[in-house]
Amino acid sequence: MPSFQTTPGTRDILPPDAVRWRSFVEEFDAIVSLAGFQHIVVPMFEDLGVFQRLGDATDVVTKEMYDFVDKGGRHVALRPEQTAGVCRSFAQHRPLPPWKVWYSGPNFRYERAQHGRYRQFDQVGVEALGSDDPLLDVEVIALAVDFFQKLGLRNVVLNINSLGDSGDRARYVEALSQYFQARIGELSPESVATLERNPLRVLDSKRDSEQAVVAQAPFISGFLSDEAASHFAQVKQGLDALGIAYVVNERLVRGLDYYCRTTFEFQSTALESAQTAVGGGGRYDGLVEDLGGPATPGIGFAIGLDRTLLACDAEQVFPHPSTKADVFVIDTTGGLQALQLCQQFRTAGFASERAYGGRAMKAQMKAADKSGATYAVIIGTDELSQGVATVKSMVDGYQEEIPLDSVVEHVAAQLRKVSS
RNA sequence: GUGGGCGUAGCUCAGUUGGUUAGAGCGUCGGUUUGUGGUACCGAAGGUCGGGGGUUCGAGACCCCUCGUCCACCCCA
Repeated sequence: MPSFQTTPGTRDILPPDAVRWRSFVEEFDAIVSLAGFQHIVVPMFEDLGVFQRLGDATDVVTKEMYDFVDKGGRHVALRPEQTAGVCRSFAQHRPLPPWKVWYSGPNFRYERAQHGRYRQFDQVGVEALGSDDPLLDVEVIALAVDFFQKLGLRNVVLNINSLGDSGDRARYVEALSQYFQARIGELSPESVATLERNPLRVLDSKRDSEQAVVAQAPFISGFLSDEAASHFAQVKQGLDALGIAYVVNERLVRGLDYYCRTTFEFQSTALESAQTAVGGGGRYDGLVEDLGGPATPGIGFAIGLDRTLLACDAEQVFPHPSTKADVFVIDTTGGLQALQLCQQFRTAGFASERAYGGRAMKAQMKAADKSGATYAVIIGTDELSQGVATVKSMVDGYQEEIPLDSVVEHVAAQLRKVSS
């Protein structure tokens, strides 16, 4: 018999982790819904061209895309992120701006797996299309800040920067290119190659030997147009008004080419691995137009589930939700009593569990203990013949006999008393 | 894609310079007399030592290949 395991870079999210994943998304939903963002579901794969608009100098597009030709001859790709899909959706359906949506779900990038980095990875995120108001940038950033706070994270640092408008950016890239060319001897072969493709990315280098050259490189702030500079100033002003702490990091360029003006990234200082970015985003004012829609400004962010949960683990916050049973039914008469009682408890809205396979009383008690149930309801041959059930508190061990036909009501009343 | 570490029971790991029937802890299941959990004690199940080739009288240990995994670069969430 062949045996199988998950393909590289993918993994099973088992209980109780999957339970925690779901409540993570629920928390996110709760926060962004209050700000008027509505849920959207876009396809997990799209025409390859949709994602190519992310930029031909981005690795996400050029080397990490899961693309294939389907049976109908269409060249499609699994989404590497969801912003492009949302913008395509906007261009296709032309909703009334401002259009504020949120999403969650898996994305796919073909790269070597690492701590906090997988080929299939989940994100939650928002996109707001149709307004270039800098205070919208602030509102969007504030949502992410609120979310991290809600999770209980304290060691998340907000980095912000402005990449300017396309003209500013082009002039800056030119200046950067000239600078690095002049000091090309100090760059690693890898960075020289990166310089060819996208000079901005050289700023991202983590190689120690290059830190000096990178540190002395020209700054973007010197190239911003008056409009872009003013926009950035208003964003900072808005953040200040909300009391949100941030660090202006002019080396923050981010990997997707479509970003302009405001860009930001959340770094967890609690994580020690290489992947410390738990979330990030920015403006992409030209993207909708690139996808065939009307010229529409947009801003959004994405937060990585895995990394953020790793940060939660590191800070010991956002614990796994409880999955305890309320009541455990022990039946040594064959199982029919447990079958019926569990059903009745569930109908009444209480989590009820039981053992299967006619196991010994002691084994069933152990199972009851492990289930975390507050009460055990025991039905043996004695109880059955007398028409009663033994109700035992798993907390203090106290037990009493209750008529079988009122046992659900009795235990339900006790449980309500405990929870109130 | 490049480089490095690691692959032994469900999990975490031992396994001495290659030498008989591969071990422990945890977990699981059962038991410690009559129908009662958390503790303790006893016992059991569970592994073709990632896979394939090679060296050897003999390989879990050594060599090669391969797959997987982890970490770093890269990239990004």
